[in-house]
Amino acid sequence: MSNLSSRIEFGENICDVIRRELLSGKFAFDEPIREQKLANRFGTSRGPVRDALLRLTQEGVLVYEANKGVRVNSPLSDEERSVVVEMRLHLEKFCLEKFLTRADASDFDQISILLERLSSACNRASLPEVAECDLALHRYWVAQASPHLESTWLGLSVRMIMKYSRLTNYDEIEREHSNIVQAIMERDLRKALFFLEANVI
Amino acid sequence: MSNLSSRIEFGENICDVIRRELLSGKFAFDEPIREQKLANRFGTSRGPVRDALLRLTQEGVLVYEANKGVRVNSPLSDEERSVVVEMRLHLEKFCLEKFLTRADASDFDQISILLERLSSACNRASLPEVAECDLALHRYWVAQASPHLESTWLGLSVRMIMKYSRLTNYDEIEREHSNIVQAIMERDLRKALFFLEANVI
DNA sequence: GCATTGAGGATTGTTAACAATTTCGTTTGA
DNA sequence: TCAAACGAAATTGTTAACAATCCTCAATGC
Repeated sequence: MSNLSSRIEFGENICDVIRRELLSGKFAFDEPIREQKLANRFGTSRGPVRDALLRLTQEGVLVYEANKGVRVNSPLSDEERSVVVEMRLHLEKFCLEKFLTRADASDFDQISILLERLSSACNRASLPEVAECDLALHRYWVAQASPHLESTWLGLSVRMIMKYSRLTNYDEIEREHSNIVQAIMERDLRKALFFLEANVI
Repeated sequence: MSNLSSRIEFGENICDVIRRELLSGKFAFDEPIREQKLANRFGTSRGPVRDALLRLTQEGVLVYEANKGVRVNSPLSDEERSVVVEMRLHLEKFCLEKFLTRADASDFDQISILLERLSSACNRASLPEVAECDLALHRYWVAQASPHLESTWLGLSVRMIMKYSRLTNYDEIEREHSNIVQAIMERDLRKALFFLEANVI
């Protein structure tokens, strides 16, 4: 499920690794990112690296400048961020409702696994992993409900997380997601949307 | 102003040309798109063409499948489309408000030119040009108000237009945009938002 | 007759080399 | 001393060739 695009099939590793590192604050804002360096690191040529960087540029994580390459994008203003949050919420609530009515046992298995992975990352207090597992869980219902809008959702979510990483209170994160998942399993739409709103901020 | 990304600097031509043709319905849904063919047509190698195709994939116009290349994406469902419309409106209203308070004389010149171009396209009843000029006008205030969110906006708008091209009643399009621009010039936010809502549907 | 196999051609995926541009330190000149 | 010009190194942009994969269609076996 949820193949975004082929280039991504093989670019997925590179793209996801870089994204995770960006989200976990490994690079400073405006820091330039060199293609050859990454190519060496991933053991490929510059081509696939360029693909990944172009993709991340489209997501808004990086910024391209002609003949100068990419650098880490500057953070959103508070106003911009709140617009992004509202757009993401609007989209994700739509997806969650759709998912909740259609989800079957195997979907419940999947989100249980993803929730478990998130809990584990929280216990290890590993910021990059928490960020990734958080996104992966939300992404599951978005992808199931509307593959068409998955990449739109991803772009919004990544950009949203970049600014404040509120991802420090691991217990709270774990609890919030546990609540959402539980509401889904009970097929309680009202509760699910309520907990989602509390989480996406 | 408004450089989205470098790859786009030189990919811009290819990317924009293909997008316009997609929006004007030159290709059928699910129709595969061949890299070599486009490379020959644009007089480049496959590299830049792949860049453009990847970009359009991220916009949601095309879909990649591993080792099979891209094809035209299937249209959004009515529900999905209405979610996209609401997201775009939310974003564009934010930008329009910001733009309206900051715009100076040169901005007014610019949107006048863009409006004039749109009118001209409407008079010639040229669907591809109308679609492009329509987007270009809206894009101007979005880019001025929030370069960060320009690519998000573009993705939503393109995907929105793809489904119904309501772009047949050229007089109406011309009038709607004339109203918006006039309201902007008068710095009448309420009116501007009203006409925008009437237009983005 | 019909499914399976396999060869070939077409297409995408990847690479390394080359071209163009930028960057940065040094020299040059006033 | 300072600014402009120059050039070498670093980096991105582009290309063509090669590798891997997929698709078509005819041959094969049942």
